[in-house]
This record gives sequence, structure tokens and C-alpha cells, in this order.
Amino acid sequence: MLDDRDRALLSRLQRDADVAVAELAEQVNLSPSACARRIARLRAEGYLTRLVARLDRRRMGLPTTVFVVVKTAQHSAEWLEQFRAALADVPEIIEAHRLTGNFDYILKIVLPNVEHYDAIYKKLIQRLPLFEVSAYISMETMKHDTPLPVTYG
Amino acid sequence: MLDDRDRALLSRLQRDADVAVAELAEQVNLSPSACARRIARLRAEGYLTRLVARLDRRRMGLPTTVFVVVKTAQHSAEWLEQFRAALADVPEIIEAHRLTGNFDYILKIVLPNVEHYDAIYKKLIQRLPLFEVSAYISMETMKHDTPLPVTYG
DNA sequence: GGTGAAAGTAGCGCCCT
DNA sequence: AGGGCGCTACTTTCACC
Repeated sequence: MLDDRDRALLSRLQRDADVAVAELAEQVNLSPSACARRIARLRAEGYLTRLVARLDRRRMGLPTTVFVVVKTAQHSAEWLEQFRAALADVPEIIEAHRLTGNFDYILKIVLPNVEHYDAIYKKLIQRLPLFEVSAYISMETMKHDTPLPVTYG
Repeated sequence: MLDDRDRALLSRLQRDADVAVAELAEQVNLSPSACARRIARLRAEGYLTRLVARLDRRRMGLPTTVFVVVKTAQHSAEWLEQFRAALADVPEIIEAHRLTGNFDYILKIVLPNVEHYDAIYKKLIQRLPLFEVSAYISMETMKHDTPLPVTYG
């Protein structure tokens, strides 16, 4: 299990991993070697998976977010297979979930602007039958790139 | 602007940044120093913002994702202020957008299990009036932690 | 953008507490 | 488990071409 130091380390690292072990160590009141051992352990035990670079979406020309809720036209293994393939082939779909409730799926799509959504929509409906497709455009991202809550105590 | 090498670097780094510049350099056919200079430039120009550690949600005890769509009870500056404060205070809400269309807001919430959603729901409705709150539980995450599409060509 | 040398780090084994 | 040491190897960084 994780103690307070582990949680502090994970919390810190998922906010900014571009830091020397020596600096991390003093923030959690550990020696550099003990701190390095912990990080290696957290990695080995699968809490910490990998380091990634965050890109600025606006700077990358992808400021627009659209959420798309989908109802399937047919509940069959073949359809699901096609749907999975479509998700994999469309890089603008950066997140996809199968849901409970009124909707079957929700997709999160990133785009240069709202007009580009039409191209994604057409790409999807020509690949497989969809019963209902509703797009909700994000007018304002109020919270994003948020670190996972690392429960203390 | 970005050339092909920049895009290749950004694409690679947002998948896995735990790599030596020397290795990156040979993947884009550059010398290590030229490659390091590019990365420094991409950072200085704001394409690359920072390095972060990815945590395993299951391992961290937060395997459950719930999407919540919210309609506001009142369109006022005071309400919005309260809503922003609530978003900031609830760490389980890891993403929030103001939307066009039938819904006003969508929240993405991470939890140890579905039962915990009730606590978040109560926390929200006691802080501010909400006209409609509908939760959609993710039964399966089909795509996630996806790197941004870095358009080539 | 390439080269080569200097400075900084990380990683490892070790022993001690 | 943590602290501290020394070592090696590697990586980044910088002046210079």
C-alpha cells in the first residue's frame, strides 16, 4: 500500500515530473537515495506508469472540444467490432466510453474548429450505421488536465 | 511553425517522454545537440508545456468513470461563481466543460466505485441549486490517455 | 545543424543504522 | 525501511565550427 510520502510523490509527479530526484527528496523529507528507491518501487508496482509530455492544444491548432453521444443502430458483435475499428482509426477521437443509461457511447473529439466536426461525423456515419448522434460543443473548458485525486489520510 | 521533425518529436514525447535525447535524435535523424535544441525551442514556444507522470487509475483505486450532465437552475453571475468554486473544490471532478445545446455543463468524475457518486452528487446539490443532474456511468473505457493528433503533412 | 569537451544526474552496489 | 557513500555511465549543455 501507499503511505503519505508515496502519495505526495505521486501527486507531485503527475503535476510536474520534470524535476530532479534530489529536489523531490527534500520535499518529502527523504534522502535522494531513499526517494529514488520509492519512485522505482512505485513504478515497478504499477502505480506510476510512464512519463509523458503535455502539449498545448491551442498552440497545436486543436483548441476545440466536442462531446458526441451516440446510440447504436444495432446491438451485434459485428457492429461493435466496426465501431472499435472506427474509434481506433480516427485520431481526433481522444476518448471513448461505453455508457449506461439513455446513451450507448460518448466520444470526446479535439478539432481545429467546430467546422471540422462535420468531417468526423461524415467519416463515422459512412463507416457504420448509427441510430443517433448528438454533438455538444465545449464553449469553455472549466477544468482539464487535472491530476488524479490522490487521497491523503 | 512546425516541421516534420518537430511533429515527430512532439508525437513521440506525448506518448513516452522517458527517453534520452540521444535516442530521440536518431529517430528523427538529428544529432543529440540539435535535437535538444529543438525540444528546448518547442518548450520555449509553448507547444510542449511540461512533463507529467501518468498514474494507473485502477492501481490508484479510482477505476470508475462517471459523466455527469448538468442543467443550471439559474443563469446568473453568482451561480456561475459558486459553480466554479464547487468544481475547484471537488478533486474527483477531473474535467468540466460548458456546453452548447440541451445541456449546460458536462463533468467527468473519477471514483473508487459507482457508489461513491452519490456523495459527489450530494456535495454538489447542497452547495448550489442545479436544475437537472444526470449521471452516465462508463461501463468500458474504449479509448483514453490518447495523445493529441499531431497532423503530419 | 554538427562536434567535442565539461558539468550534472541518475543508477547501482554497498554497508550502516 | 532509511541514510550515506563512492563509483560508473549516461545525459544534458555549451562554446565553437
